[in-house]
Amino acid sequence: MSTGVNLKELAAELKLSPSTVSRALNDSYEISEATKKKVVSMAEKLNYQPNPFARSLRENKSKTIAVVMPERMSSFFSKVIDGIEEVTHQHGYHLLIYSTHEDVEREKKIVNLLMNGRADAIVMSVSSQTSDISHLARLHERGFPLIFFDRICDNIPTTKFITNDYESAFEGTKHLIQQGCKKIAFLMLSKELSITKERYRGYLDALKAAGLSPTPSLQVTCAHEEEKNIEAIRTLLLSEDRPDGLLSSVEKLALATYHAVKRTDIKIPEDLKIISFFSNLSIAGLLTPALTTITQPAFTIGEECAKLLMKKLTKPRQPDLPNQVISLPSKLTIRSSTVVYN
Amino acid sequence: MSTGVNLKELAAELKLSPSTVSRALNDSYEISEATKKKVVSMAEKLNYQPNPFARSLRENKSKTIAVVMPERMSSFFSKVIDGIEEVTHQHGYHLLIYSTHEDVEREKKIVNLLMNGRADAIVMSVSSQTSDISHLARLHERGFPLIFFDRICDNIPTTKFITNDYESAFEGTKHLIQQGCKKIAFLMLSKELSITKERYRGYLDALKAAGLSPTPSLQVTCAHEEEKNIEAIRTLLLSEDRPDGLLSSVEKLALATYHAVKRTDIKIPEDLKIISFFSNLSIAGLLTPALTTITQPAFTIGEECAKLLMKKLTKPRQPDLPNQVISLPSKLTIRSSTVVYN
DNA sequence: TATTATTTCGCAAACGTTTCCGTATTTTAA
DNA sequence: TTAAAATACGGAAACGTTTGCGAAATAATA
Repeated sequence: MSTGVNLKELAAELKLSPSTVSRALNDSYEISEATKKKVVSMAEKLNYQPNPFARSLRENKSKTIAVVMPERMSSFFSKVIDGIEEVTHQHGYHLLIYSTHEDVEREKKIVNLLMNGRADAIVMSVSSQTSDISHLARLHERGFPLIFFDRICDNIPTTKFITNDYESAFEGTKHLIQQGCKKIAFLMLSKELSITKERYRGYLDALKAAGLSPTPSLQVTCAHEEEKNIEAIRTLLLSEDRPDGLLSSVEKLALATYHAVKRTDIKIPEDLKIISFFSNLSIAGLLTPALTTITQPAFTIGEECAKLLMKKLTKPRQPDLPNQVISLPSKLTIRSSTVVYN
Repeated sequence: MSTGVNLKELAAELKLSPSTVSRALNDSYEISEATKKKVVSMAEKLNYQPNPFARSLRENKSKTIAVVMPERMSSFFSKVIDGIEEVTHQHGYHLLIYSTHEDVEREKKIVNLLMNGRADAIVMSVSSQTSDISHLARLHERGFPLIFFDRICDNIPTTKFITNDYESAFEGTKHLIQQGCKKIAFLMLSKELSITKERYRGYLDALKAAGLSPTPSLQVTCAHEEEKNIEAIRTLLLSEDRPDGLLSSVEKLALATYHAVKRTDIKIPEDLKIISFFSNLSIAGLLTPALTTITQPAFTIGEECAKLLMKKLTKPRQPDLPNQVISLPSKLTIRSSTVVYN
């Protein structure tokens, strides 16, 4: 790999010192317009590309931000990253992306690797296994810019972007009740997760508001393997106390539910009404019947995360990331999975 | 951001020189076991993390590889990256990920940014707009390790990983013909793309082998916006010369086709049989009717790309990446969208 | 015992930037 | 006309590693 010309060679070609050339390229006021022109044109001619590591070493910043998320095969996370990239790209920042595969050990390993300054900031969504947050707390205590989205860590005082999980789950459950459901199941990934806590709370409160009492057997915690989830849901659907409505707190459990239903003779929405947090709108409309969804503004969440970080990282003296939870509203879209047409 | 201890401070704490400490941590033979122990334990105690930029600057490598792909919201690309990450992670490599959004200008910009050595290698799948490949050729001529997958550049002499596109399309088309289709449509993204060329060739040859002649109006090139694609496909389906079978060369056009069908009273598979290159198996089974798919070994493709790169980058004196096309077989899975049960 | 090898470590250069200084030249003010 | 100030640039240090080279100290050989 021939690394092209460096600053010294460029300077020699111009019969100038490296410092002058550096300043000229960085548009310093100390350099005359005449030499700036000459330097810039010669730099273009020789296709000079500054070495990013020399620069990072000197300036102690990498123009890189790291994104840590639990899984890649998810329209929600894909859209969030698209949103992040949209704004970081405009600022010339690069994106290091890591998937923890819902494995907290892997998450710890990644976070520890990131402590050496390879990235200027981390934006993350924790794994469903994450209960011990010491690795994240340490990072934050060191002053490392860290922000959360969706699956947040409440105990770490920094900025978090979420959706109105409680309200959305409340409204979704209320919608099921209005459609006549009496026994509503709740599907979740892990009770540790901030999003399941909030969504669960919304679910319970909606039940209570309607005078319905929650049934423990209808609240099922799922695992990572799809096939296991499908079978677990299937046994739920065929159980003594089978539900007539179902709220899934994440996208992939809604898909698992559709798979489970296919293995029974249950009819949606007649026998079972389904609603889910779901980001892949195109797919939602193609399911049979079309799925009623609570859609998070994934792209916007990514954008907002990145905007905040860019402000923090590119402006001279910025305060720490404020300890606040910013909630962007989700949108309930009613489709055929929850309404029976006569 | 307090950057922790550096080598010099660690050495001072140990009353050793930085060079000795560096060698001890890198397990050099010149250092006694006794001091190695001491150094390592002190390094752990002080949580020493080597500065990656200093190291990169000195060693002229970044332990980072860049992945450039056309879109993120795609189960195929997500799985490829999962495969890449799986092996690079084991070697301590990091992943910079870029989406071109099918925009060749953006692709050029990204590639040019990458020329400065920020990554040790690039693995990419070109955008559907890419016809001028000078930016990629320049990169390769400089000796920069570059490999392609799926959407490859034939003219650039390096290693490319693909699936048996021709054979798969041939088999898929043949399957449609066997199911009684006479007028088979072909959906593609761009005629420039290596994958559409190969798949189109397989499609044509299968037609020819069955004595069917291709109809130009049945071969539609789609764009980037989903809604436009849906309408284009819908007019195709309602046209004078409407198809009775359809082969989609990419996943998202199959989904668009299902959307288009929903806007007509066409019945799948009775009126129209559909088959598609498709990576999201879970979804394929949930579509109504379930979609017959040609599934590429996405994860394996990613793994193979990364294995080759790791070999090239971690072993001392490796030859250039050989100019060859490595083909991994796709798998045809027949589902309800192509067979009529009586 | 004298010489040579071997082991173990330190000094200093190098990677390619940016920036703190210093300085020569020109311009402005007194 | 002279002193002060502004302009334009160069020298060298610094960022934190790795590594070539030299040099003690110890061990092995003659």
